[in-house]
Amino acid sequence: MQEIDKLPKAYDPSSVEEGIFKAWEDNGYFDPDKLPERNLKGEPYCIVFPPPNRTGNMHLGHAKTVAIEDILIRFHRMLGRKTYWVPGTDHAAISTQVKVEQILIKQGMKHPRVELGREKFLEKVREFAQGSRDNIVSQCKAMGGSMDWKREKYTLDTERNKAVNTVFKLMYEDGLIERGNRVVNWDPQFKTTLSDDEVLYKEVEATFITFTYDKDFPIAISTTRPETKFGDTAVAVHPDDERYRQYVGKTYTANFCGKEIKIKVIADHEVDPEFGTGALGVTPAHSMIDFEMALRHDLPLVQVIDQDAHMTVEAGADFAGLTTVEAREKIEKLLTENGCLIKSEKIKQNLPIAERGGAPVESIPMLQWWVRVNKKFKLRQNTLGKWKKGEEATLKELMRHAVDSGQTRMLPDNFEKIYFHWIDNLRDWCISRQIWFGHQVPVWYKGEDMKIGNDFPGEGWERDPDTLDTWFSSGMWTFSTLGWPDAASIDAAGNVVKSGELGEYHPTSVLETGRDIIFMWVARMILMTTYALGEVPFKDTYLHGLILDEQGRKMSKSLGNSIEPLEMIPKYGTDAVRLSLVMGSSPGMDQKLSEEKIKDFRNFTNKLWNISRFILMQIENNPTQPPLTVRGGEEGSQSLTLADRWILERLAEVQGRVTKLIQDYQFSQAGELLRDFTWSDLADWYLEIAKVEKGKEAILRHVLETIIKLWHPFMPFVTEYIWGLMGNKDLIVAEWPSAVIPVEAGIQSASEFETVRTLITDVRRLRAEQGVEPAKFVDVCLVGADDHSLVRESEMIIKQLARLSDLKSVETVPEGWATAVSGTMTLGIDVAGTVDKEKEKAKAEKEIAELKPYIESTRAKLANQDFISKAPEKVVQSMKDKLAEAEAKLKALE
RNA sequence: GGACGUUUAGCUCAGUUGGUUAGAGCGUUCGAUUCACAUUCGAAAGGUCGCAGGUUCGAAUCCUGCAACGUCCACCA
Repeated sequence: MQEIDKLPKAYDPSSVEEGIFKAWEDNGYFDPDKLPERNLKGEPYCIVFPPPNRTGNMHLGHAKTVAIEDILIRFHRMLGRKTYWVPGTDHAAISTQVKVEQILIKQGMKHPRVELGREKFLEKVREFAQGSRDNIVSQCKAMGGSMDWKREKYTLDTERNKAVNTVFKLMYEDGLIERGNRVVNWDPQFKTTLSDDEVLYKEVEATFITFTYDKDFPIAISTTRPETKFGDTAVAVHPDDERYRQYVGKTYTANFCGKEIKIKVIADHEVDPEFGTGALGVTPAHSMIDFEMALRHDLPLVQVIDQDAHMTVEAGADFAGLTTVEAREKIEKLLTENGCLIKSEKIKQNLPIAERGGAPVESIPMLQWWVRVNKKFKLRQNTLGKWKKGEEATLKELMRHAVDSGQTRMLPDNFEKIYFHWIDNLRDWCISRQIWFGHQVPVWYKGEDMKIGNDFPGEGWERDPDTLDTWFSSGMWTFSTLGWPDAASIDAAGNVVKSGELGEYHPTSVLETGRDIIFMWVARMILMTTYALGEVPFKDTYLHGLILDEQGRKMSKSLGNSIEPLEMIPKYGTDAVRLSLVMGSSPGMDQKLSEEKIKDFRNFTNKLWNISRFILMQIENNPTQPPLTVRGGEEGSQSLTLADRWILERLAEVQGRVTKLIQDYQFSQAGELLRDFTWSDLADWYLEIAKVEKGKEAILRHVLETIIKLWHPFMPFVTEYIWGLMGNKDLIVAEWPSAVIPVEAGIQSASEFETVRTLITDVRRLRAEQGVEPAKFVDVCLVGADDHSLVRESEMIIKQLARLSDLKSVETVPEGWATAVSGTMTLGIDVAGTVDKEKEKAKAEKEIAELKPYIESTRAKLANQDFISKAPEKVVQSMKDKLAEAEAKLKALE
């Protein structure tokens, strides 16, 4: 043991954290296969770490993920389970590529991709991604994350590529992946398609015009985007709309701003007759809705906007080459001149923009790869306990059943509704992207021929230049990291046979991530996993909220309101940062965070440090104390005072409840409970008593060891450090305290101690408020005090009381007094002589005024037969007790 | 337009299947201070639990309606 006196008065995290982390790592405790024997035999517990994007640094969201998952991992490790926390990073395709492009442009390049070419450009991206990866790893370590980076995975490494190509091929063979010419979300800035989830909407003011294509066209339509109208091939009206019934089925040729267009009038239920003129110009090439309508009515596609957001030749010679905005202005002018413009108004419109970059997203038709979510396919294996091999289902049905059946549980559970709602609205998923950084589509073309696979098939074959949506690969994360596809096969009965890590850890125990990526990632993982393995990827889904600044805004670089975890750690210590991210937040709820809050938890860390320092000093001063093997009341046992019993009972209660709360993912409540016990019960009460009642070293040690264990998942560094100072080793793999108190039967109810606490509080208050010096104690006794040991204890407590309240004289009970006066007595103090009568009276009157209505209403209630007959016994009894208490108090006051 | 949340002390938030005088931390005010810790200790003040109904012996908690705020989805052409 170190020399306790020489330990600093304030805990200094920066001097110890690195060394502690290194020791854990060197001892292999992050590696599931190097854990102690009891863990190796324990039930596997697995979490895949949501791989941070390789786009720079970790932010608070990641830090929160690390904090929460590390609590879970450390907790289960201490429980004796075989814990595997799978670490990794995400290539984040478009985000990373865009980031690198921006950097290169800043460095002076005009068109980095054109100037460098695919391979050289990718080289730059990889270099950047590697740097980001190194940052992320060291930041996860700084946060105390106990994952084994030797087992690191990457969404873009060889093994993950194999998984991606395998799923792609299987899905293609099952008809779930197809290449099709459909309307896509097109980002003209980065020249790539986007999935529906990568499109955001911004409210802008737009000009909404009502017009006819030309003078002779019989139906007026409305739009905010007249430039797309060159691509109109139909006008749609509601089938029941009397106004237009006569036109339905007819085809017109119109001259729209100098370009001849053919318009068929169709009837479709999708049209809202109340909106605008009740007639809709159908532009199949530049609207998802119109595209679907065109499929139903077999309408032709005319593309008038190209991939640079310029007008094509289809828009006529006068318009070809103009930007959409230029074309729009020109058309408005022409329509006005021609007298075709009927109305022009300003409306609020939701403009689709790209999640990255923010450029307006165009809808244009393109030949792309799609995952079909509504297509029935033949299952390759028994799935989710519902479908047998060979039966048919859709991906949507699989996704729904995974959660519906409870095989994956969502926390908080209202996210299940959100999830189902999303599934119901889900459309086919466009998975190909025109960017370079990512998994290249594993398809080769030679004329009309096509081959699926990663390897070059030979002379004349050319590979699809596109890459896959980053979520296509991250959707496989739970099983691609555990050895799939090699570790799985399907037996004759249609069951999936898993081996190796896949067999041991899949389905994983819990997925913990930010609630903002439930669709992007959580849902995609369920899709991929139920398809590929016929089982769910994880049993529980815990979604945490976003971290906001003090004013409730999202933290962002541009607002300059973000708190960097890496700046906070050296300032306040990792433990404080972790606590601030976990405490005061409940599942799924957003959380406001300020530096002030982190500071408060630094103070608590220091409190725990000083509690430990004090206890260590006690132990050091009296090292020969026997260990705590107390059997209350037994021969030769160490006698327990009331305070001892009280603290041990509280401790037992706390450890039981904390365990339950962590199991229920109620981390904040677990932490609050522990903090309350540590600060109020232990530091403010028990340690004060221990200063006068000597010989408590065994109990102090036991209590400290227990709370250090309970705190370890939350604050791993300070606890491990204290653990070491106590002469122990490797708290990280210590056994989680069981809820059984080491002191067996014989502990009588410690509620007497509560009486003593109340008394001490009263004395303090009297002194503080009125300057009263209680003259002496009289009538000392404890409820049911009919044995000598309790009398002795009460004497100890009185001494403590005297010390705490600086009493001038103390009269202790004479030996045998309590037993002589049998029965129930009260513990009280005599303050006669020094009381300020007026103040005392006013106070008493106030209290009486509060008590009286309570007593009255309670009496009335207890007199009510209806209440008595229907309320549970327990409630009635507790009311009676409280009433009696209040009545006694009232009597005393009067 | 649809869905999902939130509304509790000055601020940030707990409140576990409805249980009887509603809790914590911070802040405020007052007081303490050699004795583990000023990154400390004690005490006080502060709430008709968003509003209106309903169910119940009993409601912050369940139901209905309303309001404010927030998030997500759809995209109105």
